[in-house]
Amino acid sequence: MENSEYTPLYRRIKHLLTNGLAHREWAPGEPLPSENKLARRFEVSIGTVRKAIDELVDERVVVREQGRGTFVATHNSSRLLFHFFHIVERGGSKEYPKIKTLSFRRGRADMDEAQKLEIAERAPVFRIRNLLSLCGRPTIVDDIVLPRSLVPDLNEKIFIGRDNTIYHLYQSRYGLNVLRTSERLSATCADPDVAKLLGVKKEASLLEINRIALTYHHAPVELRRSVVNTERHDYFSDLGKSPLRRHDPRF
Amino acid sequence: MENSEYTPLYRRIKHLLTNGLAHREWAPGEPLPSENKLARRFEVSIGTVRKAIDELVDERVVVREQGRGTFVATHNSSRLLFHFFHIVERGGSKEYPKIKTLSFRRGRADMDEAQKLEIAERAPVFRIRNLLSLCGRPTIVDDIVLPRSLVPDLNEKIFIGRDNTIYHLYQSRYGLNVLRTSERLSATCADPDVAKLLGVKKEASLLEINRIALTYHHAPVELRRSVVNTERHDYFSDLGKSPLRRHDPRF
DNA sequence: AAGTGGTCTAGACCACCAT
DNA sequence: TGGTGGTCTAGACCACTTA
Repeated sequence: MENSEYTPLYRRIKHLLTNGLAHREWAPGEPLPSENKLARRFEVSIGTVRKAIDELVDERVVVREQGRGTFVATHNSSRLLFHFFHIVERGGSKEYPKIKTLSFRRGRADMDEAQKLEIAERAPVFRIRNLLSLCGRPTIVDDIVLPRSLVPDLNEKIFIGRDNTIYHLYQSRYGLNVLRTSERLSATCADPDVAKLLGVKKEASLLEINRIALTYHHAPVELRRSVVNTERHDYFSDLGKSPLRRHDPRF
Repeated sequence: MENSEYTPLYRRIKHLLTNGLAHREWAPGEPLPSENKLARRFEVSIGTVRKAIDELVDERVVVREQGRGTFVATHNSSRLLFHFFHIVERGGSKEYPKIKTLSFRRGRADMDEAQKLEIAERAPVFRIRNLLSLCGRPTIVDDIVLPRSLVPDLNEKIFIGRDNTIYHLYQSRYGLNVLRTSERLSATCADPDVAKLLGVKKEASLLEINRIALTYHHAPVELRRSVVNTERHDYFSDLGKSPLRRHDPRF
């Protein structure tokens, strides 16, 4: 007899923790209860709690700090979640982009967008266009599609007046914690508008990135199409990964 | 006082296991000794051995099979290490490419190649060009640079006569186990040769992928430049990852 | 039935941080 | 000094494969 229904205890604990995070029982930046307290609360051993938290750490949902506690990951504190920006200078150095918002409009989701965002066709969305500069040169044009239902009171003033990253705004103001992105890359030709913004000639080769951003329980948050001038920059992808390990990772 | 020298026991065990793997004490496809035996051999508890193997599993160096044992990962068995091919049809389905070798030549590493492959400038290399077809259409041109010192007796007959993937050939014949790749993507224009091969017009926008393949202890194995026609295909990158977990990963 | 990996527990001790 | 996470141990029991 097969037992495909079985879920180990630590997975159920992880699920309970994820629910607590999704419902903001512990908000970004705040500490979770200590492993000891969680073990008593869920009536399991501390090792089982640790295994649940281990997976959340792998997924970058929480961050352990020895001697201090385990904290809900934030989108400001360090580039830890700056881990969502993959464009690097060909030389190698990573740089934080300067962002200029070119347009902020209200619109409706088309069929494809609705399907990807898991909302109704023609549901209200924001459409935002940003120009990102690296090394002082305009390099990326971002077109964002964001369901208005997720960010009810958002407006241009709030969006532009934010004092941090866009994902940090989603997180701090709307409790939307972007945890994961899925991206599809292709080569494209510059259309006249984009060519002008990036200072390249029409028909130049550009890199197109179609991203979907996801939060807890894999719920979609945002669609983003980025068009990148790769004359001086690359998209960097290090699969085989680096599961953020302590101590010397050469071993 | 800081203690930056400290390395936990399980990391040292992992290092010993990695050495055994690099020296083919256990060859690809073969089982490691059971966790029990390893614990006795290294005189540690089984939990410590498990933690060492856990990391090797995360890195896809070995594969656990409940009830059977822990096996050195291979490049044939299933698409597990087919996890190195990121081009997918825009529709979504993943397909194994048809490969045709266009040229197989001997040459010397230039400065840039030598630096990336960690070999001497002008060291002997193979230069191989392959044309990959998907959905019956030529879609990718691969240019491979491979140090001859790593694959001493390789020749065109062996290369073309292989009965499996290229990485499987490296692994089975030369003990070179490609574990990880690091890739940089950019947009490029088709040069006349490539345009002809891919059946696109000159100056068409194509996706360029520069990959370096690494083995144990991060030693470089191969350089590969892929040029992709992205009319019908995308490069798929799912960061947030999927650490190949057992049971229902929704939890 | 025997052997493997997978889960869960309980407890000791270490490293680090706050106070 | 007390509390936190990090490591290591020892042992029980479960799930799965092989024979």
